[in-house]
Amino acid sequence: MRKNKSAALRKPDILESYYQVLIQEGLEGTSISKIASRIGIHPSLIIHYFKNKENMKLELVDLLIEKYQSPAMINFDHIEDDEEHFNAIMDVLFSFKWNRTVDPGVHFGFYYLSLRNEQILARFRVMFKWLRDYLCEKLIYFDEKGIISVTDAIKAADYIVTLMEGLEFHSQFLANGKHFDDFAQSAQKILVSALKNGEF
Amino acid sequence: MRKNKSAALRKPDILESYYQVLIQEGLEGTSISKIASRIGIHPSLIIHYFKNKENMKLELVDLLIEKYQSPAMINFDHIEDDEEHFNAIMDVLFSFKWNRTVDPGVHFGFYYLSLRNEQILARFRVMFKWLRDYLCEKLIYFDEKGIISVTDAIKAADYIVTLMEGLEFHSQFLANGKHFDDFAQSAQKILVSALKNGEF
DNA sequence: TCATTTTAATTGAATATGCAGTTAATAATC
DNA sequence: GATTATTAACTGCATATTCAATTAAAATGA
Repeated sequence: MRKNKSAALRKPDILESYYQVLIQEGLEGTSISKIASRIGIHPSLIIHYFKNKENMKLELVDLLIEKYQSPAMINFDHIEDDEEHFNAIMDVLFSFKWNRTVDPGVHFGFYYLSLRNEQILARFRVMFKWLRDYLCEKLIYFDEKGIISVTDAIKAADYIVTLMEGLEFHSQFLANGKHFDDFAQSAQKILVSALKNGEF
Repeated sequence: MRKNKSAALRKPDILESYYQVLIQEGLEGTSISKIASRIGIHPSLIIHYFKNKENMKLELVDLLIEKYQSPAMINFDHIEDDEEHFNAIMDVLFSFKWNRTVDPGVHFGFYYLSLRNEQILARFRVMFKWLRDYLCEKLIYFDEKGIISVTDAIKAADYIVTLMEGLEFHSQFLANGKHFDDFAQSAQKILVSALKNGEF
């Protein structure tokens, strides 16, 4: 007997399947029929829910960005000691536990698509602005508490994001095993000392 | 009357057409028949020369990497004064005149493909290693001349590449006009002072 | 509670298009 | 005359999407 799920259940199923197929097959190898067959439904059902592939793509981007912005990952407000609080944030930024809440290949693929798709670009712009602003706010706080010394918090926050994304790159193309972890840690140290020494 | 070109002329024509179609249509919109019709040849001729699309892709990657490594862009050995020489290199690294010898979209697209294609990945690894090693050699030279102060030249070179790639990212997602140029310049300054202050 | 109506989920079959690649024939070139 | 360049015709397959039909679930009314 056929089980009819409600849209509220079926749509997330489809997006999850889309995500998994993207991980396995990449942008070019992902089709509606593969997404459908993976969860045992008819391809038409996907069109029924999302109208077309483009809409589905955008909804997946939204979902992944939400995942990326999960507060659980980045919120350390429970740490009372300011120095510890600051270090915890820096550690998570450079640990890549956080970056890898979303599969790097899929993440990267959508970055690429944003070059050709205004709507995807707009979403990523918002996401990066969110991250930058979050960091900015924290930097101002830690500056007031005397943990660091920054005058241009926006610039400092931009720099952190830049370095993080650069490291993601680095890990793809220059990394060989342990070398990368060491390097990421060095980059973090250099950044922290720049923040403390009033370079920004 | 039909003009027969030699392989030595036709193959570069095809690769150039491939590149142009990639710029206009992106990875997903690029097909052999589009590449062919753009230069008025039959699609089968492309198969004749490259055997399949995969080979053509690899040959284009090789070509673009060669372009990227063009010595004209990065060689400033004619500048006699060491300080000027050093500054010239730093300026070109952060000016993006050099990075944009290849269309950013195409460059980025192949970066993405490298995540799913070992052969493309291998090529980019070599390219980045080349850049890193080039910078490393220069840093050692400038260290000896007393222009900068580095003990771990490899780490410093890695850091420069990381920052450059991060900036490329930044320009996509966080930049708004003039802000980016200012920011890139700041990043350069912070880097240079780190090199001079013996942070590496 | 039971039957009926309405709505939503799901499928099947079909369409048109585009794709990479094959094979065989023709034209130019050396 | 042999090699190479080039095309023509074609294959088989995958693609996104449409449309109409079918089935299940929910809402309604008695």
